[in-house]
Parts: sequence; C-alpha cells; structure tokens
Amino acid sequence: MRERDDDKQRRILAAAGQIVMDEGIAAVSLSKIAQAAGIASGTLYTYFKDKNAMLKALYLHHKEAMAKATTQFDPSGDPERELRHYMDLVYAYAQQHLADMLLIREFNQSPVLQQLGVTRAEAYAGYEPIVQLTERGVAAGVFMPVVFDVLMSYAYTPVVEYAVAVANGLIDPQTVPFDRIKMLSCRAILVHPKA
Amino acid sequence: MRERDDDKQRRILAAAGQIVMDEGIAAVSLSKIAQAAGIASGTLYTYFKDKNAMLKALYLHHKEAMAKATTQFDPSGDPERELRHYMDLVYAYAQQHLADMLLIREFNQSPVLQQLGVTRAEAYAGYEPIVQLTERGVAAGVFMPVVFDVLMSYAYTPVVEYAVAVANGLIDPQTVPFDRIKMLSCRAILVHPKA
Amino acid sequence: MRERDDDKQRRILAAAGQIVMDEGIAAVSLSKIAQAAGIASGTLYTYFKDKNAMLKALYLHHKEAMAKATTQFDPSGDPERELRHYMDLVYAYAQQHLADMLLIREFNQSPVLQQLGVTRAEAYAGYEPIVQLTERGVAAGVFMPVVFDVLMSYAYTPVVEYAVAVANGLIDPQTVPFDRIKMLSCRAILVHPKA
Amino acid sequence: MRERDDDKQRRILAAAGQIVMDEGIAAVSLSKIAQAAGIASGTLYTYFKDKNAMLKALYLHHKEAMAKATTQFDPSGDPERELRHYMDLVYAYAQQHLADMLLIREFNQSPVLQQLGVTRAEAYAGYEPIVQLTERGVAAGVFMPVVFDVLMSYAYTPVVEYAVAVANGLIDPQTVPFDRIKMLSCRAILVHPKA
DNA sequence: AATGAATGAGCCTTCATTCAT
DNA sequence: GATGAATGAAGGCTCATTCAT
Repeated sequence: MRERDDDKQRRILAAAGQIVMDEGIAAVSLSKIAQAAGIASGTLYTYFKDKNAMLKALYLHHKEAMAKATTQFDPSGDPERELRHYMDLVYAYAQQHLADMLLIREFNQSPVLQQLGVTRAEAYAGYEPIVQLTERGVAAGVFMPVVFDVLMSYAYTPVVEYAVAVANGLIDPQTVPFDRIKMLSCRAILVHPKA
Repeated sequence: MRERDDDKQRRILAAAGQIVMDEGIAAVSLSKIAQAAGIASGTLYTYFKDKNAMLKALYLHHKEAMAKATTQFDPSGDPERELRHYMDLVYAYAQQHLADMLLIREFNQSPVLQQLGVTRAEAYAGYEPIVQLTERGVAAGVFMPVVFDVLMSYAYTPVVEYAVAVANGLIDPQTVPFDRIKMLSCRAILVHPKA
Repeated sequence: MRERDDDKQRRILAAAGQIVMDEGIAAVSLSKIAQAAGIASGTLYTYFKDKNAMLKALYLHHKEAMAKATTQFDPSGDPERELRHYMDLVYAYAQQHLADMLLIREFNQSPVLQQLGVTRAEAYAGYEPIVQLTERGVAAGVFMPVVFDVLMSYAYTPVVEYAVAVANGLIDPQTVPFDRIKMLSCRAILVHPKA
Repeated sequence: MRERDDDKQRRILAAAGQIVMDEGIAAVSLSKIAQAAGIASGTLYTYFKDKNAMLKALYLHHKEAMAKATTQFDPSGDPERELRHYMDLVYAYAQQHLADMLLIREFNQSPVLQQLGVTRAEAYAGYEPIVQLTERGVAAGVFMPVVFDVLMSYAYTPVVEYAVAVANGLIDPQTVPFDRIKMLSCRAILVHPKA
C-alpha cells in the first residue's frame, strides 16, 4: 500500500479510467488494468488496498480534477457573469475531457458508488465555489430561488448532455450552438435574463 | 427461443429488473434471475438468446413503459399546456417508479448499452409524441428554438434529478417544491413564460 | 448443492481424503481435488457449498465410519470383556485404515476444525456406546473412576500411536506385540486387571 | 543466511509461533510474520533459507524447549519417583505452555513434518533422559516391559490430552484431578503400583 | 419445453520469493 | 545487512453457457 512510485499509480488509474470509459464500470477487472498498465496483477495491491479502493480513488481523482477545472471563476464576482463563466468552463472541460465526465457520471449513477464508501464530504469536495455562487446569486435576487443541486441541474447537466449529443452526432452544433444552451439555462436561472 | 409462456418471460424480466434496481447492472447474474423467477437457469435460454439479449429486452421494456406513461398528453394540444402536462407526467412516474427510471438512466449512461446493440430506432421508440410536441411548439413560436434532445435536457432530466435528490434527502420538497422545477424549465423553454 | 450423483460426491471426498493423508490439510486445494476426482473445479460447488463444507463433510464422514466400525461391541455386556473388544476393534481398524485415523487425528488437532463449525453433538455422534460402556464399567466398580475422554486417552490413543509407530518402523511388533498395549491399558483402567 | 542478530531471529520465531498457535500452521504467511516481528519481509531470508526452514526451526525450537523443561528430573534416581516427577513436569509445562505443546502436536501429526526434512536424530534430540529412565526402569523390573514410544503413550500423551480437555471445558478438574491421571498411568507402567 | 449438473474461463486476492537500492 | 516493491503462480469462488435427460 505504499506509494513509492507515483508514476506507476498514475498509470494504474489511467488504465482503469480507460477501461471504465470504454467498457463501463462493470467491465473493470484487475487483470485488464494490470496488463494495460504494464505491471503484474499483484502489484496493484501495493498501490491500492483492493479493487474498491482503486475505483474510489479513480472516481475521486477525476471528480476533483473536473471540480478544480470548472471552478476557476470568481465566486465573489457578479453572479450573472460568473454563472456564464462557469458554464463556459464546463463546456470547455467537456470538449477536452468528455470521457472523464462520462466516467464521473457513470459512477454517480451506479449503485457501485455506495459500496465504495464515498462520504458526502468527499462527494462535495471542490464544489464550494459553486455552492457559494448559488447562495450569493439567490441572496442578491439575481438568481431564481434555487439550491445547489437544482442549479447544477440547469447549469451543469444540460451542458454535458449537449456535449454528449454533439459527440454522438445527435445534435449538429451548427444548428444548435452551445450559446443556445447557455441562453436557455440563463433563462431558467436568472431572474432577469439579458436577451 | 420462442415465447411460449408470456408470463414466464414477464417473471424473468421482473426478477432481472429488481436485481438491477437493487444492486446495479454489474450484479446481474443469470442464476440469480433464474432463482428469483422460479425457473431453471437453462430455461432462460428458451426466452432469450443470451444475457445481453435479456438485458436489452429489460432496458427496452422499461423504457417503453415509461415512454408510454409519460406521453399520455395531447401532442396536438396547446404546446405550453402540453409541455407542463408532460412534466407532470414525468414527475408522477418518478414518484411511483423511480427505480425504473434509475434503471433506464444506468443503462443510458453505461457503455454497456452499445454492447447490447440497441439501434437508434429502438432507442427513440415511443417518444414520437414528444418529438412532435417539440416541433410544433417551436414552429408556433411558443418554444425557444430547441430540438428533441435539448428539450429533454430541460423538461425531463431536471425532473428526474429532482426526484432523486428528494429521495436521497438532498433536497427538501417543502423548501423546493416540484412547481419550482416546472417553473424553471418553462422559463428556459417557453418564449413567454407565464409568471 | 444438489446431490444427484452420489458416486461423484464419493469420488470428491475420496480425492480430498487422499490429499489430506498425503500432504496434510493445509495442502488441500480445490483444483487438486477436482483434478484427482476427474471433474471440473466448478462442479465441486454442486456438491458442497464451499471448501469448508467439503472439509467438514470429509471429517465427519471418516469419523463416523470409524465410530461405526469400532463400536461393534455389546455395550451392555461384561465391561471388561467389552473394553478389550473395543481395543481390538480399534486396532483392527487401524491396521486397515490407518490413514483414515491419521486424517481424523489431524483434523482433531488442527485449528481449522473450529472454522468448520463442527458442533459438539456432531463431534460426539456415534460414540454413545463407548460413553455407555464407560459409565457402566465405572458404576459396576469394574473400571477405575474415569470419564469418557479419559478412557479414550488410555483405550484409544495408545492403540493408534502404537499402530503408527509400528507403521513407521519405530516399534517392532515382534518385540512389542499389540497384546502388550492392551495389557497396559487394561492395567490402567480396570480395577482388577486379570494378569 | 548468517545469524547476525540473534535477537531478530528470536523475534521471528516468536512471531511465527504466535501465529501457528492462534491460527494453525496453514495460516502462517511470511508477510504476517515479518509484520509481527517488525522487520521487512525480505529480511526473513537472511535468517532462514525459506519458509520450510523457518517452520522447521520453529518446530525444533519449541520441541527442544519442552524437552529441556520436562527432563529436569534425575534419570539415575529411583525409577518410580522419577516417572512421577516426569509427569509432574509435563503437567506443569502444559499449564504454562499449552499452546506450545499444541504447536508441537500439530507439527508432529501433520504430513508437513516430512516436507520439512526433520531427521530422526533431530526429532529425538533432548529426550535422552527419558529413554534412559525407560531402560533403567524396565531393567530394574520396576517398569513393565515398555520401550520409549510406548512409555510416552502412557506418561506423556494422556497428560497433554487431559490438560487440553480441561482447557476446553470437557473435563472438570474438580471431578477428575490430575492425580487421577497420574495414578492411571502409573498403574499401566509400574509393575507394582503403590495404591 | 424444462431442467440443472457440468464446464472452464475468469475474477479478486494472497503469497513466497527475488532483487535493485 | 536491510528494505519493500515487484512478480506471477495459485487459491477459492462465480458465472454464462451447454446439453443429456
């Protein structure tokens, strides 16, 4: 359970992530991971206590990376501007790391998540700026009366779904540009949407 | 591979569905299903070609049931009223069959779905009324310019997410009633939201 | 966990017993058993719930066989005569089934036994005639005041140890015949040993 | 494979012994031992060639310790008195080191012992006083005509079995005191038992 | 059509042993 | 001499699938 070789740990998580994205959580097997990571199967246990610990680390790692990337806005700035900024960040992240987002989504919605023993604190780690933004926007009368989870339903989920639909060819970005999504979400959340 | 005994097939799908809802897709095993359905494991192969075929049938069955229940509106009625009606139907279904919806969602978002060989036509079966409603609403200038998938992002997904959050205790329905969600979604989609 | 094929179950136990006798309990592996029994490894689970259940069955089977063979005396006959008879039966069994006895002994003295969940009732099953003989002999004033376990220490254990020592060439049966053992044990247990 | 640090070797054997006593020979693993002994697993190989060598050392160490403790009688003294003394020593040792005795017994009766390559000379080391006592007692006409192994069957084994039965609650030492065992064994071995 | 015993690949995990540091 | 990461074989067990009955 040591972590002598940080690079190796990274390779393991990368290999596991690839499998989850390609074949789903259910298809993850330690032997596949070991092979993909170029190590012996037993070596996995030097880096993770067991399979669940590895999946948990994988999940939290991706989740934190995304949280960090999508919270690079100013939570004390103008709520409307920061909300738009947040959605841009999410979309930018989706364009570069869509698979990672799908991995997070698959975990979020899988009963496996409970077995991993992810605490609520761990699950929310990194999202504080968004919570803060939500509260400030509502308090300032700029946002409709929403709570964190509701705001995410309109500012995060539609963006990801849009990116997925575009990637799958279900939506033509020429016909429906990302700005349209942003506009719709703003209409929902902002008390006085611009246009 | 005939379907001699329709009741038996139903029992199989019911047993499988229960397991998916309780433990996730990954936990489904044919022996568990057989036992829960009260039949011999080999008999499963009389009704389904293999495990994937059974999962596909399970998925489509639940999806169609939900599609049927949530499209009991008048697709040629007033778009705004029918949109609200649709959201009510979705919420009503979520309150009675949340597990079914989660099953559908777990499938939708898992790479497993591709392995099951679900065609695009099968995936969209039953949703025609919503497609029709979308097109009519947009054409009439009542809806913002959206396509089917985008409308679902605002009229279906937030409702399900809300129901899940309430079920998990993350949202207090006293503080955030369902009407709030409906209002937000209408603000997004309708050109002239009522209030 | 069915037992359709009694012969197969017998073959499994025989194979397992052989391995225990040859290499010890610790060396028992299900794959070895399967190979020796000429079946696939998974098939073992048709006959036994798991490895422990199989070992328990193995232990009890051998123990009961020995108990049955060594209690073919008349528990209500003359205590002295029946005691001698019992020792003869034990020795006869040892000459034909020494390995079985060693298997029983290895189980008895292994911490594994506790994991197998052998109840006290199961452990004593089949020994009732000896318990009865002990009590009658003591009550009649023919035996020294002993309880079951003590009697076994003098009437059973030395016989087995003798048989083992002879088998290992540590004792020459010409020099020390079995009658010598029987005499010593009788001197210990009987109030008035014959010679 | 030198023995630089005698203390470390002792700690290793102590750790291994504890595991054998607690969980049985089969549960011994070198990593467990290393952890319990506070050394790195690789270091074990500095002190022992391999696992078998370690087990053999463990066995012999305990056996010699017991042999030394139970042969603190005067092998040239009065045979009857010394025989009683020997049994007292065995019982005293059992009361303080029952687990050690069970460890020895588990080894003695397991086929594993042969794999360890214990020579006959090693097995008998330390028991010379008892051999000598046996021969003198028989020659003097005080003991019945027994050889070493037979004497042990009556003077050692019943004592250990008694101690185990008491420890397991199978025998109540109030009802059956140790003196009873000593008396029975003396009746078997002595030509003219006292009482 | 229905059964369920049988199969053997594959899963997660542990372990004795090696070797670069 | 000591370390502990790395190895890969082996262990117990589950599972989808087949097939004789």
